[in-house]
Amino acid sequence: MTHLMNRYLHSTRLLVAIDCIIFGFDGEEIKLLLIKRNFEPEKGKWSLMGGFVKEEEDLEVGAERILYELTGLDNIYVEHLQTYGKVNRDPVERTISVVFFALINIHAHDQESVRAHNAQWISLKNAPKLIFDHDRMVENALERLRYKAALHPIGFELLPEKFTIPQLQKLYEAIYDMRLDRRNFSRKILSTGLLIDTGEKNENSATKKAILYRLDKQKYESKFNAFWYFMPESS
Amino acid sequence: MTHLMNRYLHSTRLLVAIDCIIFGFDGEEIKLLLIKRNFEPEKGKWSLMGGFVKEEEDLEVGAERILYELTGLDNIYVEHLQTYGKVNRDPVERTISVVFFALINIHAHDQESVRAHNAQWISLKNAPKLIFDHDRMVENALERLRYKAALHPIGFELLPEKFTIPQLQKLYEAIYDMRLDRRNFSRKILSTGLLIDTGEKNENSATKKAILYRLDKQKYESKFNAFWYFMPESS
DNA sequence: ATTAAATGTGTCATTTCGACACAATAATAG
DNA sequence: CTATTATTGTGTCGAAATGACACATTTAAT
Repeated sequence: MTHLMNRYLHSTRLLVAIDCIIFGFDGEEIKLLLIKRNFEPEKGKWSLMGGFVKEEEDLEVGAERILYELTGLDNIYVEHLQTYGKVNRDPVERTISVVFFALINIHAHDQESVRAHNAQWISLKNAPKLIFDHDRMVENALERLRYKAALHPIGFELLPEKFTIPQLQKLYEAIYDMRLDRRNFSRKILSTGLLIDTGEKNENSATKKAILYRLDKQKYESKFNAFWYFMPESS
Repeated sequence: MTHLMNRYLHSTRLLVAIDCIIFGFDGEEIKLLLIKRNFEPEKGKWSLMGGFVKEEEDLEVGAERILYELTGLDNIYVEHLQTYGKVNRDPVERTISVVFFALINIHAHDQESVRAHNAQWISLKNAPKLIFDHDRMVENALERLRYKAALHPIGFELLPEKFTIPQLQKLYEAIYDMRLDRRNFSRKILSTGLLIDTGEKNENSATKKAILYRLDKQKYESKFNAFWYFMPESS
């Protein structure tokens, strides 16, 4: 008969937190949704939004709970980044932090809830010092975003449903902090076949109104995990 | 005066495990170092090598400890993959698993130690069913390896210090499970300038002996984090 | 010496990429 | 009502990279 165990003995149990990096894009810059803590520990300082894992809750579910609590949004793009576990990262007590990052349309969240949590959108470049190792988390999340956005059509998660090619270009320029050539960018993006011309134009323009596109969800889904840009197509 | 805390109250503490995916390459196939468990739980079944995090031990240090225990190697390539925390992933008791993967030269480990742990190199393609969610961990690690190897010169970690271009090609073919053209591969690899001709040749060949190269460590270090193949070089 | 298998190098047409020119659109100023 | 200015859409061209493929060289085995 098989030996059954009820519990692992002599093993240390640790606090497990979840922290979330929330990226947004205002048309010019990449922004972070940060909270000015009105609670201990580190009250008065800036940090990521976080919380503790509940006893009967999956990690992903915990992340979604925390994101919903702050933004009122669900069904958003969330991806597990990595886990931070240095012994002294939290001076109060040893805590393992499982970190997720989310991409949201900056105009779509619940303003009221954000205010209630003392949260604010702050440009990535001017972000204040954050508590513990949260700065490193943000740094790593940006690296991951850069990877991901280069290989997969992920940037759309940061834009409204309908967007123009110049808007998309500004997004990529913000993500990679580099200027791109208008014409080459347009050619490259259109050649993916992922954009559908809605027939509408951006009426908020003071000059020539740009064409509004939307993402071809079908192609997006089918291409998402199929992008091995780097390996040869054949042979 | 600042409020000081001693401990987080009312928060659940959980078991934290570390599991390691260990990749090797035998010249033909990608292999995994797996253990046939001679201990509970799940005794007799196959799994990744793992252990629990110690009270005063960083996660990375824990991973290195576990890898050293099995292979006798330190200073090897180790990277944090992600963390698995589904409530019921371990039937014994809820356990969060922080997962790392390692790339090692398959001929360089301590045979004795591997035997003592009941471990074996098993081809990725013929790997047995593993316990818990270890199969998914391997799957995700392979995806990550494919990403990484495409963008960074990481494959060398799986080869001996001196290697031939045909050997390197077989490695890439194994990682991506696709055939590559000899001549185009050679051109592409040599154009990176990362390979140094040692002047020696592979004497183990029954036909034309291939040139043995070694990695240019200097260029490797400086290029490692600078590979944005996908974004334009300028403008 | 011949053969067979593997390696090193070269060619060529096609595609992609980066740099740049020009025309079209729309609000605003005179 | 026309000129101006800022922005957008599209095209061109040479250079570089890519994929397909040919040929000569090396080495052990026959």
